[in-house]
Amino acid sequence: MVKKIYNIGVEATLEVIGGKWKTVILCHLRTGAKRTGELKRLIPEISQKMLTKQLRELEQSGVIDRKVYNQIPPKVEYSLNNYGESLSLILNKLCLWGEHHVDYLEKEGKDVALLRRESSKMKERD
Amino acid sequence: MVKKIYNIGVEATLEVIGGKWKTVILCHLRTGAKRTGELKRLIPEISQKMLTKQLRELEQSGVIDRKVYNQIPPKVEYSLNNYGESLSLILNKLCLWGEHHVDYLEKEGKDVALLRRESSKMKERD
DNA sequence: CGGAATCCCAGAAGATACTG
DNA sequence: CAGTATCTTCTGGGATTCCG
Repeated sequence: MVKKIYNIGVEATLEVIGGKWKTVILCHLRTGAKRTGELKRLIPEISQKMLTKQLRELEQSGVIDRKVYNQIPPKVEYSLNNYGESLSLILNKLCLWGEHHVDYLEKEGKDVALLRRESSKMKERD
Repeated sequence: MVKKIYNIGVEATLEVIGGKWKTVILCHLRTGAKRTGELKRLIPEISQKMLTKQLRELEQSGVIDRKVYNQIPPKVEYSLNNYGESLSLILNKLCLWGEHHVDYLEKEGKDVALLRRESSKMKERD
């Protein structure tokens, strides 16, 4: 394998949390472990295929754990592991900025809506 | 236009800084205004077309300014504007995490290299 | 020098059906 | 319920060329 060269730190970060859905998935996992179906419900637009794929990649990057319960029907839970937790503050800030941005868009007269304000409760802490 | 619905704040954030190169571009602008050619040199793998496209989108999102100097040869400078500055802390943390991640990958025995440690000087501040 | 316009394709991503 | 497999669609983005 050829040497992987990053020109700036953030390029390495994007290799982990880049991609269409990874950051969204991680943000949801920030509030605790989730089953596949829960994630699917929290991210309605994602396809089964994409969800699985992105979860596998996050697992291989070493930021989430996959726990399989041997039972019928199957049950699989995903969660941020220790290393993934090191992203937690960033994820929270990304959520917060987005919430502010939605307010900004509304003031601009854009027709937007935000269903879930996950980070509101943490506003004071930052 | 249909109402844009976000399920979680970070989805709105990704609409601004998502895409293959936007975060990288913003990270470079974090250290000051840059000319098109400078950005091209700082991000060697990006194509002319993508650079222009992503810059236009960032401009339309309202986070960067584009300043055209009327001269021959042309000179155009891009910079974070006030609203874009509100992303600066996040961008810095994304860079920092990536720098740590490169160290992590090295310890894992991966063959990686990081050319530019832009955020090192800010480590103590955070 | 900065960038617009064209052509073109690998690979991203959707839909559907199937399995343990 | 979670995941795989297949097939298809489509678009992100590379390469190239031309313009003010």
